[in-house]
Amino acid sequence: MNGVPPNPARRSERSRQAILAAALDLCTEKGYARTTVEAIAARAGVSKKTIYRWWPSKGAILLEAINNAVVMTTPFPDTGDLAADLCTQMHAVVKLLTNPPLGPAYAGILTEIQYDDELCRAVQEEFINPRVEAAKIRLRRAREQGELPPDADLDLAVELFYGPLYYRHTLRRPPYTRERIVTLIAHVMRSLGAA
Amino acid sequence: MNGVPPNPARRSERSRQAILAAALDLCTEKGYARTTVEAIAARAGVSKKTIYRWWPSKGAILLEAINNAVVMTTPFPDTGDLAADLCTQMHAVVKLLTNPPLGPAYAGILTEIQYDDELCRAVQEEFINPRVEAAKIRLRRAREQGELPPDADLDLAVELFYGPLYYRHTLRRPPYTRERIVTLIAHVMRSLGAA
Amino acid sequence: MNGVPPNPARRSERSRQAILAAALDLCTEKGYARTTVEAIAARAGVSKKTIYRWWPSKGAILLEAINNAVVMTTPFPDTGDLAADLCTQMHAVVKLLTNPPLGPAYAGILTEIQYDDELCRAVQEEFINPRVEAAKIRLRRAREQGELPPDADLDLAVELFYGPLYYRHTLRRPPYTRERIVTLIAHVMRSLGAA
Amino acid sequence: MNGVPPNPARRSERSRQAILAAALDLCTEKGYARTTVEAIAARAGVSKKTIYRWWPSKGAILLEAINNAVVMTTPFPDTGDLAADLCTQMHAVVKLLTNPPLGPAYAGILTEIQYDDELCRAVQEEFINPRVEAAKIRLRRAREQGELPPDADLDLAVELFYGPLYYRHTLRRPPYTRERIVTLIAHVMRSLGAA
DNA sequence: TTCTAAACGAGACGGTACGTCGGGTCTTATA
DNA sequence: TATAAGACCCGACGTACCGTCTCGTTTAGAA
Repeated sequence: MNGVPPNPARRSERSRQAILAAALDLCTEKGYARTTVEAIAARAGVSKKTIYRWWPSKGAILLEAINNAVVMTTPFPDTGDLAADLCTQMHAVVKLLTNPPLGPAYAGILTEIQYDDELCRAVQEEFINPRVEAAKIRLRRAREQGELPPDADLDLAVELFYGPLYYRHTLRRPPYTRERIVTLIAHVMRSLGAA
Repeated sequence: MNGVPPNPARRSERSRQAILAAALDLCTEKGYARTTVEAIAARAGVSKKTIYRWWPSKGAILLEAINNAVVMTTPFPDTGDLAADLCTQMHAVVKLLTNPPLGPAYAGILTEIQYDDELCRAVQEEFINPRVEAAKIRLRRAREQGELPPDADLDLAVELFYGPLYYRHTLRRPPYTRERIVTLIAHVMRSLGAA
Repeated sequence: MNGVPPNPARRSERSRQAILAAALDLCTEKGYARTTVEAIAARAGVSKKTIYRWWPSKGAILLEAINNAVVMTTPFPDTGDLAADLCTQMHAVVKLLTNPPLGPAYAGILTEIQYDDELCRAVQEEFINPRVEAAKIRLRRAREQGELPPDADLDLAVELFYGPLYYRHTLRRPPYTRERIVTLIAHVMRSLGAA
Repeated sequence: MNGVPPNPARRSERSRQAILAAALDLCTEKGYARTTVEAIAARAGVSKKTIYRWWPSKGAILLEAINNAVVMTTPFPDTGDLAADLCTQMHAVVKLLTNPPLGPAYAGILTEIQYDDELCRAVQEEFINPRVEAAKIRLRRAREQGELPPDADLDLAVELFYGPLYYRHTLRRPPYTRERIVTLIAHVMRSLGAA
């Protein structure tokens, strides 16, 4: 029914890059909702068939574009100062949610996963889970080094740190400033029982 | 250009109710994304023109439908026990984000406001701001009554309480259980310097 | 399954005329095969949906365009001289098969009916049969008036008169000239036993 | 621009036969219009490139398939009885236009030549002209032997014999029966002045 | 008999058009 | 004059084939 899957070995890297770039560009110019597969194909000088051959949806293209662009820029900093490292990382998340060219794309994907289960799974596996894991590893190290008490609830910690950032994004409140992030971190560390 | 605004006095309440009900029904059945104005009109036995006369978009219909359904069911409980009241309220939010018939509609609106500034403004004014205010009023009372220290940062408190709930929703992680909410509340109160 | 049929009373005559004209124009400019529904819609300033609402196929549009253009220009001449009347009529058929703007359209329809049974039925009923009938009526009158013998086979006569015209068209041989038509008519009348 | 022409000596006869067979099969199964080069290649287990290397179009494949299948089965019978020979031959034409596996292919080619001049030329040269010539040769012999008068117009004769057959085909009227062919022949011979 | 240039299968590619869907506007008839 | 009904223009959808173009892999003629 579903046709033979295409052979990745013969894939045109040139087309792939053109598509990812066009998708990000259009997303920045017109916003996620007004970015269409049709326009991506036209901008990339590519046939729609080529897009649908390799990606199931607009969201999947942009997820790959983001992963392609981020390429794990510093998995999670570790300078020995947990609060400082968290601030660095959380500020990066705010920028990811906010700044072009990735902001509109990532924000769009976050809306799409509410409707597209396949994309949701992909986003979890390829984007969210690795970053959550990296954060927990950093927190675990802080716990081992005494920056956090031995019984600190790391899962909750992650949600207390990042929750407010996504809260503001989802409800379209003004994004966290660096100062406010510092305050947030101080509170959460206190909540975890840090000295 | 824009025609004369319609006369609300002559509006058909019968049509209005049918439209709101049809919108919620379809949103529950097919999800927000697959709910179309076309289908709402057909289901409600109403012409598309009638819908566009009174609402600018699908999101606006569903916002009104939600506001119509909630009608401020308990603005914010106040039993004198802040933690218990927060748990009640936060659990209600989890249910709002999760359970039919309002869950799909509210979740859909949260995605729509990323693209629709007019809807965003309406949601802020009619839905979010009053609830945030109510929460802050409750917290302020708790501060006055000594459940929270006099210098507790109430804005941050709200975001620490509700942030994790929206974090889980936006990233489509499993919703908070009541037990987990209790833990969350305890941590946040500690972070605010509660006894 | 098939949706409600549209209401002809509310049909836009303006759109209908624009579509028929655009279809004939394009057929003349690019030929039947390169005339697309897409291009007809664009040329007519009309949405594709409007076309598909009223016609099932490109061929159906052009059939209507032809019927609209011909509007029975002289059903069949009757001057009292059968040979002369046949020559007039047969020459008109040659021109219909040959000359713009109707030639390309009619020729295209003749190919389409080989594959499209619904169109075939429509062409028979709305175009071919009435003309064959008119021819037979004229021949019958000639028989009554003694220009043809009483036992002349009129069905065969029609096919002997018109067959060679369609033979040349189908095999793309040069179209019949008026002189050749005269010769043809003389032979066929002799074959029928005319004086 | 056009690349080097391929070397026929190295051509795969196996592929050629598979392609011709697949083309005829598909034409019989789905009809000419729904027969695609894509499907022929797949059915024949052959790459599209191989097809386009040796044929310019679907019609050219089927023309070759037909010529391959007919291989001049009896150029034109000559039993000494013109009417009988014509009946044999004309009945063969009716079958060619009608019966699988060649009928759909030939009928399809007759539509294609309306749009494809190169194919048209090929069909004339390789198929139509030789058969018309053969018919005229047979008629000329009949004229010499007194079955037809010395001044019989042989070109017209061919068109009177075959025209009605193509007329019925092109307009999709029921094909000529053998009895009707006999009547037709008698009339045409009378029109030519035969005894 | 080995070498090597071709023809080959497979199928990805840029395109064009398909027929369908829904958006938001506009018209007509009804109440 | 607000409605129900729905036709309209528009833009995008995802699919089907087109004809061109690499890819490795046979394979058959010349060395």
